[in-house]
Amino acid sequence: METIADNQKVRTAKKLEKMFGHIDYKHPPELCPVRDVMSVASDQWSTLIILWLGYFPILRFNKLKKFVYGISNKVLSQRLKVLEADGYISRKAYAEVPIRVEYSLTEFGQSYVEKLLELTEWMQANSPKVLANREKYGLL
Amino acid sequence: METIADNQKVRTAKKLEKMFGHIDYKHPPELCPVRDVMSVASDQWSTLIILWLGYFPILRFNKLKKFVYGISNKVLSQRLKVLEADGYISRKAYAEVPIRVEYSLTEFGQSYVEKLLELTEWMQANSPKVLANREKYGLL
DNA sequence: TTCATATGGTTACTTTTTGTAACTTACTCT
DNA sequence: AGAGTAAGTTACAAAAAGTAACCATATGAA
Repeated sequence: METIADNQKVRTAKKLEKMFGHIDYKHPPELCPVRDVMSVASDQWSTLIILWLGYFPILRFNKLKKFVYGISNKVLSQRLKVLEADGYISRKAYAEVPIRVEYSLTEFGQSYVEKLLELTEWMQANSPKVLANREKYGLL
Repeated sequence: METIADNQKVRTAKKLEKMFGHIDYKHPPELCPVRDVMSVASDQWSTLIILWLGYFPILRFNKLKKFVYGISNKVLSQRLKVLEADGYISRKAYAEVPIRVEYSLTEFGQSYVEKLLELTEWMQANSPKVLANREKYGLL
C-alpha cells in the first residue's frame, strides 16, 4: 500500500530524473560520472600536482615534491601513478644515471587544469570570507 | 657560496613570486588560500552535500543522506558542522517533536556552488575519457 | 679511500581518518 | 504494547595517510 511518504518519494525520484539524470537518487557511486572524476578532483594532493604541472609544463619528481609543499614521497609516487593511469599526466623516464623522470600534463590533463584554475580563482578571491567565518565561529 | 643549483632556485622562486604569489614555493599550507578553501573542495562528501543543496534549496538531514548516496550518519553530521562553521551552509532547528532541522546554502555557499557546477559539467562531459583511460591501463 | 650528495622512488611502522552498525530521546501512529 | 520517525552519537574495526629510514648507482669532495 502506498503511503504519503511513498508518494513523495516517487514524485521526488521523477523530478530528479528529469532534472539531473546524471546524479540519480539511487545511483551506485561507482557508476556516477561526477563521483568518478571527483576521485581526482576531491583529492588535495592530486589537485595540487595538476595545478603545478599547469604552471610548469615539465616537472621532475623532486621538483614537484618541493612545489607540492608537505607531500611525502610515498603519497606523491602513489598519486602520480594514479594520475598517469587515469590519463591526466604522462611520465617519461630517461636511462641516465641518476635516472631522470619527467612528468607533464596530457592534453586531457591540460583541459582539466583549465577548469581547475577557474575554481582556484574563486578560492583566492573568497578565501578571506572563509577565514572571517572561521574566526566568527571561533575556529581560529 | 652560491652554486648553479642555488641560482636556479632563486630564479625559480622569483619567477614564482611574480607569477603566482598565492602559491608560494615555501608557503606553509595553512597560509595558502587555495589549500584553505580546498579543504572543502577536495572533500568528496562536502562537495556532494553542497551540490545537492544547490539543486534543492532546503534539505533535511535524512533527505540529504539519501541524496548523498553512501554517506554515513557520522560523516554527514561532521561535514555539516564544518560547512556551517565555514559559512557555506546554515542550519535551522525547529523545536518540534520529532525535531526538524533544515539545511540550506548561505549566499557564500550559493556563489561557491555555481563555480562547482561548472566543474561538474566538465566532469560529466569528460567522464568517458577517464573510463577509457582506465580500461587502457587495465584498471577496470 | 671514505664521506656526502643526488635521483626516484620503496618499505615498515605509527597515527589519523573513515566506515559500520548499534543506540539514544521523545513523541506518534497502529 | 510495539513499531516507526527525526537527527544525530558512540564504540569498535578497517582503511588511508604520515614518518622516517633505506635502496642502487654514480659523481664530487676531503
